This record gives sequence, C-alpha cells and structure tokens, in this order.
Amino acid sequence: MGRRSTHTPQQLRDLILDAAQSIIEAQGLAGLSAREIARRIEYSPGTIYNMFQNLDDVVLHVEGRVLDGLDQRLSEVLTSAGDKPPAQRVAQAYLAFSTQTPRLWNLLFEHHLPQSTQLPAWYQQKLETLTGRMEQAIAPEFTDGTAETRRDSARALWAAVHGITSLATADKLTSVTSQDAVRMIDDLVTTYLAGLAAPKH
Amino acid sequence: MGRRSTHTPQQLRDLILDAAQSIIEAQGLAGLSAREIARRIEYSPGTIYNMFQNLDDVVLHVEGRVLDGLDQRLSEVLTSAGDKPPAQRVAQAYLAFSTQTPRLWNLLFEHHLPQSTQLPAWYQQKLETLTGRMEQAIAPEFTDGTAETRRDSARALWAAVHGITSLATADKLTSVTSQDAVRMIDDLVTTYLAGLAAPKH
DNA sequence: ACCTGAACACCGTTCAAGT
DNA sequence: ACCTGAACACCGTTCAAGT
Repeated sequence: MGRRSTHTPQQLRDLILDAAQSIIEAQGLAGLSAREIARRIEYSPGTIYNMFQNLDDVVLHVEGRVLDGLDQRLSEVLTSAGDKPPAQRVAQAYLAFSTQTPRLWNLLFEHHLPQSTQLPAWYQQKLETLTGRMEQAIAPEFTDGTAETRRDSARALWAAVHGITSLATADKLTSVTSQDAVRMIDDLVTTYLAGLAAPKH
Repeated sequence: MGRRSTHTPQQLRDLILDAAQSIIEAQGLAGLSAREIARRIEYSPGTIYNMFQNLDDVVLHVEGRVLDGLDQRLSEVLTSAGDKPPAQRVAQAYLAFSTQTPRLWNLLFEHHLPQSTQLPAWYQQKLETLTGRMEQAIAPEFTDGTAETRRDSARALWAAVHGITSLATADKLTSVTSQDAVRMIDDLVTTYLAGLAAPKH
C-alpha cells in the first residue's frame, strides 16, 4: 500500500502503546500479542516492528508509563496535606495504585526480558526515580542513625509494604483482601516505626 | 503407533513434570512449551493432553512441587535447633529458597490462570498449609494480644518478608543483592518485634 | 488401551515488494 | 518514505486413525 500519512511517527507509537496498555488492562500480559495490537489500530503487524524493536520493547514502554503514573501518584500524595505521617501516606498510595490497576502494576513484576538482555538505561532511570521517591518519603521519619542507616531502614520498610501489596494483588492469595492489606500496612508501618524508636534496638 | 507400555501412567506424569520443571529452572516460564516437553521425553505432544488437562495444568502441578519443597524446607528449619528466634529462621529460609531456585519460586507469582478459572482445591490446600506454617512459626513470638491479633501480626510480618524476597529476586531491582536481603530481613524482623514489644503501640 | 501425528487456529518476526 | 502482507518457524490443543 505505501504511506498513509494519517499519523506522525510519534502518534503511531502512542497508538501502539495505547492499544497494548488497554489489552493488558483487560486481559493481562498473556492476552497481549503483536497481531492483536495491529488489528486494533488497523495497521499491519509489520508496522509495529517499524516503531519498536519487538514486542518486549513495546511492553517495556507500557511499563514505563506505569512507572511514571505510579511516581506521579506518590508525589501528589506527598505534597498534599494530611494528618498521617508521610510513610503511611506513601505506603497506602502504593497499595491503592496496585488495587486500582492490578494488571498494570503486576506487569512490572511478571514481565521478564529474555536472559542476558539488559534493561534499557531510560527504564533503570525511571526505576531509580521511583525507589528514590519512596525512600526519601520514608527516611526523614527516622531520627536516629546515619543517613545510610536511615536509607537502609527506608528500603526495608518499603520492600515490606511491597510484599503486602504483592500478596493482596496476587490472585493466588485471595485470603488477603485489599481491606486487610490497608490495615496490615498501617500496622506494619506503625510497628516498624515504634521498633526503630524503641531503646536498645 | 499405539501402546508402548514402557511407562506406567504415574511414571509418565512424573516424566512430564520433571521435564517441565527442568525447562522452567533453565529458561523460566517463557521458555516452556508443550511441544518442548514432548521432545524431551520423546513422546508426541498429544500424550501430554492424555495425562493433563492442558499446559496450565502441568504448570500448576510443577507449582505444587515447589510449594511442597518450600514447605519441607521451612519445617526442617523450624524443627532443627538454632540460637535465633523461629521468626528469623523461617524468614531467612524463605529467602534462601527463593535465592537457590529463583525461577521456580518466581513461577508461583508469575503464572496466572486464564480469567475466571479457579485454582483447584488441592492447590489451595497446599497454599494454606504453607501460609499456616509461616504464621504458626511467627505468631508464638508475640506475647501480647489475642490469638487473632497475633495471627494478624504474623501475616503482616511474613508478607513483609515476602516483599524483600520479591524485590531481591526480581531481575528488575538488581540494586538489592541477596546479601542485602539477608540483612534487610534481619533488621525488619528484629525491628518489628521490638515495635510490638514497645509500650503504647 | 495407548499413543500418534496431521490438522486447525493461532503466534513473533522479517523483508522484498508495492505505492 | 512508509507500510504491507506473504513467508518462516514456531505455538496450544484436538481427535480420527493406527497398533
């Protein structure tokens, strides 16, 4: 057929990512295929390979959107007012994000690149921005210890919050409901902070 | 061709599961296919569908083996002597299992059944056995509160341990090494226990 | 009774050929 | 320059036909 000129390259990339994201939201990663994306945007499968390296590359870019969205939500929660401590607010926002878009959040952990292929630098950058935000929200709550000690504690705490979120979202542990998870995170953060403040630790 | 009689049905099932497990250990879930299993055991693809409902059913049975193996490891660690408290021992054993067989451990969380299909009862039973063991190992360390409160605390703590394990195993957060994870879990468990023991919480 | 393998409806990915 | 679509090498799954 030849050129269509109905879409700029950037529009076409966005069209592909929109379609991929919507398939994943509806059916999970297992439901995604390059041919299904092509059908939805009404281009041939080959076109996807003009815009992206391969299907993994498309998925990685959807993940990039998810990381950006999560980072934005966390930053909103941190700048807005609230009675609760920042560690609680950021932890609950992390859980809420995963509850609201479980398949997108899950994508970050269920998608694996083929062995020996590296994550692109832009992806690692987004990851660092996100984990840095979690740690910077939590670390100031700890008054004792060196900056490094406080960073370590912040990492441990947010990894722990991630664990509760992970089990709540995994369809294999339905015994943990999202309401349970809210309470569990509240307890965990409170108890952990109390433990740090306690003498002799 | 017709019958071979070289294997009993049970042997054939085990052969299929052995092959599936070894493919997953080497290449992850993405590397698994029914046809590759068939090639390895030198039967036709159709034979797999005589023994199992479909490929998801095969994977579920491999997961069953993983759950059994993990449960056994945890029970060994709990009955053997040790200076450290049971909560520490069981938490570190959980991490060690995931570090030693990352792809098998990961399988439990990356494999999803098609929407609206239920987990079989035998699988749910194994899950309950495992989570029950974690909770029963941890709960006795808490002296205060009702049995229910202690169960809740145990769940929160093991979910938190799971989170550190998850981030250490995920190839996307290489910043957390398994040595980091050992320390993080040690800190988390100690601090959480201190927090529970602290007044006013 | 047990196992096969052809058949069907899908994939990811490439690339010569069209406009 | 941009996009196609046929082609290749794979899949999961079924089931009539063979021994």
